[in-house]
Amino acid sequence: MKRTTYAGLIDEKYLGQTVTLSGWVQKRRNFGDLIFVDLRDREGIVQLTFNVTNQAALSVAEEMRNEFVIAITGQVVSRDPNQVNNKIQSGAVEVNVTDAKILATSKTPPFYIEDGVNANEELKLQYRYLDLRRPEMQKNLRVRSKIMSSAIHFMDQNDFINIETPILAKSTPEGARDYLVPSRIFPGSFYALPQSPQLFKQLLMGAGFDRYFQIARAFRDEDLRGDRQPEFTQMDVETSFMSADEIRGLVNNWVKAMMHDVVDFDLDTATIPTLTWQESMDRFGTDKPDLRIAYELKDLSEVVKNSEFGVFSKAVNAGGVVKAIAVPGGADHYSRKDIDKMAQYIERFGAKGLAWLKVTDDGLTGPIAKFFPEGEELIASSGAAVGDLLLFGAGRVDIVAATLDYLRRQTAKDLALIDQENPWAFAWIVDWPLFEYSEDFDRWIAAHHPFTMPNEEDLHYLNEGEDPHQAHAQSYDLVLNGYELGSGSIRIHSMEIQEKMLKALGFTPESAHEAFGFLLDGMAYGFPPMGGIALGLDRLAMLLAGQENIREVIAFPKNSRATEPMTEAPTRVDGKQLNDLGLFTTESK
RNA sequence: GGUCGCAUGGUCUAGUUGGUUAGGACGCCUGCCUGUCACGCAGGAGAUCGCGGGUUCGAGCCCCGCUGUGACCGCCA
Repeated sequence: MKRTTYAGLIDEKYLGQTVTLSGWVQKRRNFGDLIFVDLRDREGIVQLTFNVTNQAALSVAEEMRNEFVIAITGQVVSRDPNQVNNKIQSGAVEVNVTDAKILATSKTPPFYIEDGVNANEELKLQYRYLDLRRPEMQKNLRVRSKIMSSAIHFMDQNDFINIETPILAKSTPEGARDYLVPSRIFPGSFYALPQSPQLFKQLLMGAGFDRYFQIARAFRDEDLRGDRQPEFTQMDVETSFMSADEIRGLVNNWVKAMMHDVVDFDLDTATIPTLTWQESMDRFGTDKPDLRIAYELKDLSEVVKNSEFGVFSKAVNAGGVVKAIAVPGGADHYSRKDIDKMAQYIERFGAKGLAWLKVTDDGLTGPIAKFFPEGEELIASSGAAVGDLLLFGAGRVDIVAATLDYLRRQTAKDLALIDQENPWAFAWIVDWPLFEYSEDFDRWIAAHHPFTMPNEEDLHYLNEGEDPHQAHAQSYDLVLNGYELGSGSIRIHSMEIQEKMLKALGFTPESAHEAFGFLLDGMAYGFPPMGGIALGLDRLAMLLAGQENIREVIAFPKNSRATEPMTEAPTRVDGKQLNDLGLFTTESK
């Protein structure tokens, strides 16, 4: 029995035809001398009917159970109008089976194979091959596949050259923790899995390829999140002789093509706003703002710095800020108890409490309303309207930002204030700080990476005695709906600037050479101006598939503890393997 | 590294003030059924209540520790 088409494709076009189908039993409904079987394959479901006119097939159907693999031959017939099932694509027809065969039996699956299944995550990952049978997961991975083919097509059309770079690479300082691979031939030495192909792609520009593209796997040994896995896929691009503006234009075209190919959306790239990093932090409290939410953070420091409410006045006088969001319609939606819960939640950001006011017809109400008898200025400055809930953050700038960013996103979710008219809110965030201070290392570290080109006018900040905090970079992030989709920059292509940069980061000439000597050596041989970007394929696929966790678009993901419940990786290895590698572990078990 | 939550038949869950025959739904098995599509009807099997310790006459429930797991903070150039 050779399959002639997919079950999910059967519809009126096939009426009267004899078809052979293969797939899984989704559901059997047994009426004795009449049995219905829903047959599922990757394209969908079609109903099979078995009855006494084909006793042999009926007998086979009696043996069928959920998730058995079967092959059938039968005739596509129309259903009575009152028996049409509008829930499935093929619902107007069904297949009268004349011949049936069970190709594989199945144990009862640990969870039912259907969308919206409510099994716990661990179980679904342990039986990932069953979870992946769900139509939703099939769709998710096909979205991902489409993104890849769209990207490859676009890059090919734009004369990019697809080049692979090593997975067994060199450990470099800076950045995330490396995954290490021990060398057998050099005991005690290690390869590192790349955190990104960053240095290789710069060297490819040095080699003159001019336009490089790769769908590359990257590895970072850091703790996981819903949008973060230890290995992830980057759509990695690097170009020579292009300005930051030109690169963003290229990415705009790329993303436009992708949105068209994958979700059939006509993206008007002219409407994508470009914000400076500072502006984004000021207005949204984050470097990856969700622009589908209309309300923003308003700085009220000046309005409240002399107020009777000590929390506010002290915060401003101590060099902090007081900011607020006006949540439209929040006054009626949130109870005192809800707000207490929010206040407790934001403690994790370092907030000490949550001041709030409700804007009513009679002015401001709430526990701190008495401090603001003349509320007009507060209302005007915060942009609040009657019915709004004002939520305040007071204190250190970074804590206020993190708190109000969270509250803005959470309240928008609670009140359905995420703009559905504008489902894909892209934004460019530019002009990033070049450095940030690391408490851990007690020194300045690269905010993006050590190869990011400073703004021309900021080059002097690399000199000793200057304030590195002032320097900004020629870097840019692409943001979509509150997620960082990709990050890129113009790179340093002159050895002099690169050496200065490394010095500012605390490298000595010797340590710099040990870590990045191959790059510095290369720059001595004429490297072109270059820049690029890497877009996170997993996050993009997650968003385009309408999912909230990156696991949903990865076939075999790790759980939040970076283990893989199906294969149980990572596992202990045989002592001989360790011996070969010259390793021993401190674990005694 | 830290914070908070969760763990009860195959699955999802209820379980009150500590005393229950540990309840339900789905699934599974058997039988009946020719128009179902969340089929129906009748019957049945299926639980060391995550693990270890403690309190108590008595623990699914209270306490401590552990394990697993989810979210978040730190971390993620």
